[in-house]
Amino acid sequence: MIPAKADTRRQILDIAENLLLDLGYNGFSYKHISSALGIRNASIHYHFPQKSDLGVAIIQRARRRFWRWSHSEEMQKRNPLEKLDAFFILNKKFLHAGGQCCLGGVLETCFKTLPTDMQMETQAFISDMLGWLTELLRDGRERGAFAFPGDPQDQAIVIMSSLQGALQVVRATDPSLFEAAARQIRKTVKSEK
Amino acid sequence: MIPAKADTRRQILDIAENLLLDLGYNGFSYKHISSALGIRNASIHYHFPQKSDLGVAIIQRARRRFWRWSHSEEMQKRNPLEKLDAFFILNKKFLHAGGQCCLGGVLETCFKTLPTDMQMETQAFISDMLGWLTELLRDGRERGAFAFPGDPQDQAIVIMSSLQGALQVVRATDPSLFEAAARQIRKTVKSEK
DNA sequence: GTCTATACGCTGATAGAC
DNA sequence: GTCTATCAGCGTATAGAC
Repeated sequence: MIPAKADTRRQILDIAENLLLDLGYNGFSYKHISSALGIRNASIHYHFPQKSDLGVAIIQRARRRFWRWSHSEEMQKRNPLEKLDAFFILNKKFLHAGGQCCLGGVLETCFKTLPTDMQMETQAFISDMLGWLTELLRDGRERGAFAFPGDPQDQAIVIMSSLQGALQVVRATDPSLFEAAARQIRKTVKSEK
Repeated sequence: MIPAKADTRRQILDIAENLLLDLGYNGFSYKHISSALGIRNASIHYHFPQKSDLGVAIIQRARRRFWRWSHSEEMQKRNPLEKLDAFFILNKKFLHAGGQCCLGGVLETCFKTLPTDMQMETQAFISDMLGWLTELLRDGRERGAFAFPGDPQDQAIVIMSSLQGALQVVRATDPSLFEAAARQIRKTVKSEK
C-alpha cells in the first residue's frame, strides 16, 4: 500500500508543471506550490533545493513522457496520418486543461531569463520533439500519406510552431478557434489521394 | 530643436518594449529600465505610476504602429501577395533584434498573470492583427493570389500562430531555421498559377 | 521529511525635497 | 521631472529543531 503523502516529490512536480504552463516560469513561486499542497515553503526546498532543479525535473519528466508516448506499442501500430492526429490530440489536451500553453512555448518565451541547465534541457526537449516530427513527416511523405513541398524539417517546425502559437493566440481570442486552426494545419500536409 | 533628454517617456517605452520582448512581462523590472536609462527608479514611476500603465502604453503604441503600417500609402499600393510578404518581414524583424519574440506571443504566455487592463489591450491587439490578416486572405483568395481551403479566419490564425511560434522555437534551436519555416508557410497559401 | 525561524535582495510603489 | 529616502511584501534560499 502507498501512503497518501508518500511521494510529495511527485505532487510538487504535478502542481509546479501546471503552474508553469498556466503562468510561465517567472509567474509562479514556491509559495504557490506550498499553499496548493498544504505544506511549508521550506519542505519544497528539501525536494528541489533550487527553483531551477524543479524546472529541470519538470522538463526531464516531460521528455521521458514524450519518449514513452512516441515509443508506445499502441503508437507503433499507427500509420503516419494517425500518428500525426495523435500529436494534434496531444496538443489539444493543453487547451482542455483550462487554456494552458505547451511546455516548449512557455520555456522559449522566457528562455533568456532561464539558468543554463534549464536552457540546455529546453533545447533537448525541443530537439526530441522536432526530431520525431521530422522523421514522421519524411516517412509519411515517402509512403504517400503526406504531400508537402521542401524539407521535412522545415515542415516539422511549421507544424510545431503553429500548434504552439495557436494555443497561445486562443488565450486572447476564443478557445474554440483552436480546433479550426488545427484542422487547417492538418490539411496542408495530408495527401489528397 | 529637441533636447536630447526631452522625452524620457519615449525612451522608457523603447527600453521597456525591448525588455518585454526579450524577457517576458514577469522577467523585467523598473530597475532594468532605470539602470539602462541612467536614471532613478522613482523617475519611471512619475511617467508610469504602475507597471501595468507601462504595459498598456507599450501595447497601445504597438497597435497604433500596426495601424499606421497597415494603412500606409506604400502598403495600399501593394497586391495581396506583396502585403503578405510585408507581414513576414515585419515578423522577421524580431529575429534580427537579437532573437526577440513577438509582442502577442509574449503577452499571451503570461496572459493569466496580467492585470485586467493589460489583458483587454492584448485582446484588442490580437484582434487588430487577426482582422487585418483575415481580410487580406479573403480578398487575396477572391482575386486569385491565394489558394487555401476553408475559412479565411482559420487560415489567418494559422499564419499568425506559425510565425509567432517559429520566433519562439528558433530560440531553442537555430535562428536560421526561421527563414525556412516562413517560406514553408508562404507556400501553403500562395496560389500555384 | 516536515517544521519554525530567519536571512536578505529585489519588487513595485509612495512621500517629499530640489 | 528627477532626486533621496523609505516602505511593506514577496522572492529564493538556509539553519537547525522535531
